[in-house]
Amino acid sequence: MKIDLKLPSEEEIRKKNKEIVKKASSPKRVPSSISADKKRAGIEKKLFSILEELKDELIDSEGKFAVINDAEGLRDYLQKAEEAGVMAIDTETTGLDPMIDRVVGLCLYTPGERAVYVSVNHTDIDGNRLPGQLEMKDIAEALKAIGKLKLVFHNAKFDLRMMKHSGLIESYVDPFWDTYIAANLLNENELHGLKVLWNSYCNEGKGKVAAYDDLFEKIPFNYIPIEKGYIYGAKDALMTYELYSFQRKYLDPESDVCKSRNLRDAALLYRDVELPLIRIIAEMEDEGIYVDKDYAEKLEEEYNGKLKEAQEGVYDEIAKLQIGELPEELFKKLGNPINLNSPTQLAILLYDALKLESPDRKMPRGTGEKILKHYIEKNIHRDFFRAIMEYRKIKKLMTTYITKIPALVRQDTGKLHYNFNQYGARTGRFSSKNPNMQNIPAKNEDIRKMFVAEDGKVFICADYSQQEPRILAHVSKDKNLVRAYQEGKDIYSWVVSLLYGRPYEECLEGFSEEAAKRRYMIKQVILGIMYGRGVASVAEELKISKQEAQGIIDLFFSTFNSVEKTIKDYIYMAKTMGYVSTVYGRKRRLPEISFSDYEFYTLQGGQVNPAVANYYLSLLNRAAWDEKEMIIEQARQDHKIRIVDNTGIVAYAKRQCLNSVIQGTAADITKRAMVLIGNDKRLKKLGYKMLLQVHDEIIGTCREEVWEEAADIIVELMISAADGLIVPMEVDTIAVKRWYGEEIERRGKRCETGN
DNA sequence: AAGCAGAGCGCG
DNA sequence: AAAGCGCGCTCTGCTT
Repeated sequence: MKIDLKLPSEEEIRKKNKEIVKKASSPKRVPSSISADKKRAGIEKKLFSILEELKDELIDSEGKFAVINDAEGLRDYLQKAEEAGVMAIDTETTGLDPMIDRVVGLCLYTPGERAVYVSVNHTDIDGNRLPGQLEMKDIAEALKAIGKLKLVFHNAKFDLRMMKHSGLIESYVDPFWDTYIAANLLNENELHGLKVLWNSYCNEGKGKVAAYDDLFEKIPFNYIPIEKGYIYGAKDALMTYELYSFQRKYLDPESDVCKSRNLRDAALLYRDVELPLIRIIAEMEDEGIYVDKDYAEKLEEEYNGKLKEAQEGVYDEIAKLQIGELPEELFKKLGNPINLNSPTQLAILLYDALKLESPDRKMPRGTGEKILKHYIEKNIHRDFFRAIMEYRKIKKLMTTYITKIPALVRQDTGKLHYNFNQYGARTGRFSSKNPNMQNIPAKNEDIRKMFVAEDGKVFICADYSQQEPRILAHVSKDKNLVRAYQEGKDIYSWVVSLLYGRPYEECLEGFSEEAAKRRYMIKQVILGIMYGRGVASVAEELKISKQEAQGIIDLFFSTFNSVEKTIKDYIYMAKTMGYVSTVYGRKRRLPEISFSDYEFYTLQGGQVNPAVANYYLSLLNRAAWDEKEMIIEQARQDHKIRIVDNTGIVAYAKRQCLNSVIQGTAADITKRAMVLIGNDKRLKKLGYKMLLQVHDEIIGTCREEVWEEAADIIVELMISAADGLIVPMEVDTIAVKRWYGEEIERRGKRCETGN
């Protein structure tokens, strides 16, 4: 029986969602009744002073900008843009969430015309839409021509989603250019804000352009009067176009500049992968994922109990400890009761009250997992440290996932709409936020079960099996590694077999305990090599001596010598060219690799006598690592010399060489697969929708009856995305009703599961 | 009240 | 010695 027939208005839902997101992102509560009036007064006051301050800033002295406030004007402008062939477009909005906020104005620029501003949703201080603006439907009508234009954006996904959710466009278009993505491809080592980039590359001494927050602080754009705001807005479109004009020569595969700078492959990657991905990711975020709220509530209750128990457990153990006397000031810093979430307070307990000594000289007052485990192994306050670890584990799950994720679910769609950043990592990898869907616990079954497929549908989880080690095999071209993959062997067992001269079958995980152990150790060594891990670190991980670790690594490199050579080649490439490239041409610039190990300055920053510098240089090169600090201090005392130690930075850059190529190539491949999947007609027909990307894994959803068919296509596409590799790729797929749920069997045979 | 760095920890 | 690569989130403790 329905009782409440009154549906919330769009405005109410918007408000409610905003509150939910705010609450979820900052636990601090603001009494809402008082805050509304206060906030309004605050905005009014701020706005007044800002506009006063910006009197000189927002003046269109050269008549470069204009406002469009009638439908015909907008149609004309778009017509001109169609003739010109390209148009920069940018939106001003009430905020940063496309599903909550709305477009306030459209900023357009096409060469040969003035940059223009179309006001869409400017309001008075009470939120009432101001008169004199185009009707929404007229703008939407005019924008139907948008498909015919080559559109240039700065972060197209944001503007496209904003326009769609504000009702300005019906469906997404592929951008012609995205200066944000292009900037990442051209230099991943800088900030990628429009103003910052424009200031660096397009500003010819015209004075710096300020970013939004510097001008308007936190005032939403709808409150900015149109007659001031239009200048800021229109300028954005102009700047976007000018940035595009600067960038295009580098990423046009036909241009000479592009070719001479070895950017041709990067340009193809940009055109054929990165740009087509934008619309696909926008659709993915719109789709979102369902969260089982009832289940989540039960989970929260359950874990609340566990958390309390764990907390009491810790306090019980603290009570049993023999705590020494503490100096007054330290005792003050210690809360009563001690805050278990505070590393500082915990450190006082460990290192001042209990007088322990950290096993890690780098972190003399650390309280991290490694240090705790060390004490547990040594049977020092074992139960106390175990209790702390247990508490932390539950606390983490609770705060980051169990309470947070249901709170982020939208009222209007009933789903969670995460945010993927297509160029989140400098290697080209994705990142995800609000929430981060790429670090949802994988071993803890409870949490992933919160995510459920729609009624009648299933999730298809498709992951590359050993994506990165296969790429290592490809880039090193190592005969043995390549052959192992071509013959479908278990790579780690195969390596063990070669290293120790034992039959392959006897090195498989299930053959013996010894085989399993060796396989595990080699797996860690290979992963370590891909991350540039050192001997000491491998030894620590495997709990063996440095000599033993060195032995295994030496054996690996002598048997698989092309791997060692590949590392050296990439380091050489980075040193001579300044960058390394992925298989598909994405670059990772590593200028730090060419830093001198040490720099010498006088205390005033001047030049140092070369003989003195050389004396200290040879001293430092011969020194053990714990002597360095002394030598540097001595130089300061005796010769008034400041020595900058860059060896750490250089070593870091060296480790990144191979890793960037492997991680970056993996990112390329997964992205290529996403484009193929997102554009596949057969999958579209089956109603398959992509939902998530977790680096080597693509998760989507479709009706249960067709999942095998969809999975077959996905496997085919994911494998073909790795075209050009000399090793085969393998993809495992499973279908589940919940993210971590019981697998749905394939008709006929049991489906394979990846590990 | 808001922003920031550091510690710690979740994932591939 | 930034001794293992790439991320984002939560919490503390401090600054503005």
